[in-house]
Amino acid sequence: MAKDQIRKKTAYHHGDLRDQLVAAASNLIDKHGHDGFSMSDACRLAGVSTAAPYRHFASRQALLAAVAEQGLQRLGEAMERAASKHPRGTLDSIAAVMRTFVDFARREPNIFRLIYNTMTHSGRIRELETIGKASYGVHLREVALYLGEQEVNDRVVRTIFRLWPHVLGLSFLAMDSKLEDAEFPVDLDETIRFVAERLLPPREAAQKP
Amino acid sequence: MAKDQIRKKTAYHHGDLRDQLVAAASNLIDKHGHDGFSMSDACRLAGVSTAAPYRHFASRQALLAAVAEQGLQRLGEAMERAASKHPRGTLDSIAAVMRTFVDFARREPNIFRLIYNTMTHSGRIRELETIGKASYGVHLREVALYLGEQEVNDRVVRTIFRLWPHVLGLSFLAMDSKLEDAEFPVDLDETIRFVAERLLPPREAAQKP
DNA sequence: TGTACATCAGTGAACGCGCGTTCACTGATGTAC
DNA sequence: TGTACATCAGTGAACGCGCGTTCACTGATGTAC
Repeated sequence: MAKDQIRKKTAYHHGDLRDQLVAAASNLIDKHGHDGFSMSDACRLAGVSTAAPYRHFASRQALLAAVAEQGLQRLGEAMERAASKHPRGTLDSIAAVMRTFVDFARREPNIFRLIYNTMTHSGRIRELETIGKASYGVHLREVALYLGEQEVNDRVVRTIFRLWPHVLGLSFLAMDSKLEDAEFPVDLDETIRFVAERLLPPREAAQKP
Repeated sequence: MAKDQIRKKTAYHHGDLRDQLVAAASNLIDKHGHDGFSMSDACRLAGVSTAAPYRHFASRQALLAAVAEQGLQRLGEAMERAASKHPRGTLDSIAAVMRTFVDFARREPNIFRLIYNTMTHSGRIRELETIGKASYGVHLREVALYLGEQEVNDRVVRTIFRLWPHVLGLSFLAMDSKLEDAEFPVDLDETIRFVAERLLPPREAAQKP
């Protein structure tokens, strides 16, 4: 209450309404999905009139995009963190990156869905694409290193496209709790490991002389 | 025009409005996605007043479910047809089923998405689940046969869960034209073949004595 | 075969709803002299 | 340090919109005698 009071005192121009709106929207979407989200709800939650967001966002769509951006940023950082816990360009680092991606989908299904939908159906949003490339880049880099390639070439992409659908599929299954709820539950780590081992060429062969 | 005339003549009670509405909705969703679909549009397309659907469907959601059912039915039949062109329980039949699934997602992305969303987010819809099990069953059966198992047991499910995420992931990529548009386009058949060969145990080893 | 009546499958107008967005406004803040 | 003024970041009320759905209705069809 005291805190609220203080917030209230400095509230009229608090200067971080933008962030607060993104946070509020993120919360609501996390709980109710992006269909169950409305501008009005976000305003209510941020304690602000319904017109206020339009100082900071051109439209509802723009606010959603900001939420997606922030989520994707978090995902990318998590992937980077996961990779950094292992020697670079190894089965371990690749599996860790894959695992992190799937975990994100499971932990924040609605945000994951929002990111996915925003990236694929809202026309080009430059910021989102930039961040997307950065996080996807972690995976690209690890695989390129594994293969002993200096750049992302045909060979790297072909390899990625054998691994990536699996990660995406697992993510969608995880998102809808299809992994735990299955008749015979799936061990994520084991599955990812198995798949990565089988779909990547053996390391010795992979590394060019 | 003559045809229209005839249709008009018998139109007041034409007896197949239900089917016509499903067809209209299916068309609209195919074109504009299930967000861009409205009851009113479907009525307009079917040439009927906005109240008419409520003779046949309890709600918009029920009409959507019917569209999903019909789509899933088609998908299941296509999978069955694809499997039947090869000896049962072989790499060929399994790859054909996988391919058919991905192709459906590519050919009818919006219907595919509708099916997926309806199945995972609309609570239990018994009819849809039944049809879903039937089509998913084709894949289960082929893999069980491949493994020489008489029933769908732990071993079959574990194997499926190595293959299925890949199919799902490819479908989502295909749905959003990520396969053709990629910098280095993906050969679907080759990818599926590669993955199935690597993720299934070799046939001789797979078949129990 | 003709008539009376019940039922079925549509019509057309209207509804309330919540939404995203806009408007004229006002209170708070920053800046120049 | 104090005052005048411009600008910024909110308010609160209102808007038009299209939607899903409901209502009382009516025309077409099927059935019993």
